[in-house]
Amino acid sequence: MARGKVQLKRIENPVHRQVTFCKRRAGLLKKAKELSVLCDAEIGLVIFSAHGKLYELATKGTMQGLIERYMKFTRGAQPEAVTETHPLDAKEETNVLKQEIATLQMGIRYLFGGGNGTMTIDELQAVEKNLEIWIYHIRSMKMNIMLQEIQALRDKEGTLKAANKYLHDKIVENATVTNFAPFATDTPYPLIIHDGVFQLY
Amino acid sequence: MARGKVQLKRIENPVHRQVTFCKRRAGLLKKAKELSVLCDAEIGLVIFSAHGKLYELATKGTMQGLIERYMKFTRGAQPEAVTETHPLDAKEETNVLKQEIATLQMGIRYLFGGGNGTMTIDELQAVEKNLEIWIYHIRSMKMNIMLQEIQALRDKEGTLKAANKYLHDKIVENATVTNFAPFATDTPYPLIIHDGVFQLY
DNA sequence: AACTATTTATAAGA
DNA sequence: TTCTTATAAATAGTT
Repeated sequence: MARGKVQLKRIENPVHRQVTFCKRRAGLLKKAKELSVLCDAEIGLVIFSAHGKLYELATKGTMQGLIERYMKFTRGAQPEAVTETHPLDAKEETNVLKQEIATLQMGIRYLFGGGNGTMTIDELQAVEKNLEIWIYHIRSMKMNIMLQEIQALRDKEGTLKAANKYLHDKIVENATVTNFAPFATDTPYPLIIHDGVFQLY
Repeated sequence: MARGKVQLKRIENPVHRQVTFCKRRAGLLKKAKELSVLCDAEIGLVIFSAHGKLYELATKGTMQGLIERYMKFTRGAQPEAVTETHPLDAKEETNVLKQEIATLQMGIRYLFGGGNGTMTIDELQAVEKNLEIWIYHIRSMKMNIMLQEIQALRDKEGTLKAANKYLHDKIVENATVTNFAPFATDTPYPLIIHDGVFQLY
């Protein structure tokens, strides 16, 4: 838009393309923010660069919330199942890690940063947002590990309950034959706990 | 941007606001398309007007596909995962967490957006620090609750193991007296699991 | 919706 | 990247 009209086609020169991407991305994000403020609109903007890096903007709340609002508008039920049943493949995992590393580096640059006063308010805002995301990711990783442990313990509990029931049945069976009282009254363990060892289901 | 600078605040006059929304929305969509074509980027843009009308743009494929791609990038931290695998008290906790995050984001927006450029770097640093501490506390609360649950499940596991041992001993005792084989060979449950049901400690 | 006077955005160069 | 600057585009206010 300056010093030459722009052709509406892919810029073949990679350097020019990268520079233009940088500039126009900034411009687009700025315009989106302005529209949101001036006209009281809720705007979500997602940009994946050709190399797969993500840039995003969500005015008024989170991108999650916006996506949910969008989903409600377009349909009632949605193919959540598709994304949920597909585990992350190695490539995506790598991208996620790269993103986190980039975020980390940005945070470090800020903390030890070369420049009091060299960072603009916008840059600080970006760092602020990235910090939030970073902490969020760390927490998520820990939570996932803990959720896995909880699930494993629940599985184990189920197996133990089943084993208990089996043993209990055996005792009752033997007791019927031998006419022995299978249980002492001073049972050292609480055979009924919480939702009940023998009250299955 | 013509015949008068624009103030970065909501346009109060509804007519002006509507006209500006129309014009700028068209401009934003055009810019987004251009960026996508020129720089080979995948872009999604969602605009909800103040009155709730939806305008959208998805370059390269559908909005659905873009949302899924976005999800994969940001996944790992879905609160939904918590509620799905752990529908009990975690749901309540997740709501609390969401509320606190929302409050946090509101505070950030106020601090950065409300004080237009009047904040110093030092003030921003203070905000940054406070944010970190706040998020840390929220994470800690969540983790503590999960740790409690893990401990509770471990306790339950221990009790079940002890109960199993007691039942097992009873069967052996009865078998000795009656000379009946206490266990069938086609035991339906794995009586030795993982670290062993009867191999206590 | 059109029409401009201006402001903004940005392509090219450094 | 970042800055500068000439110019193309976008658009605020008006008709």
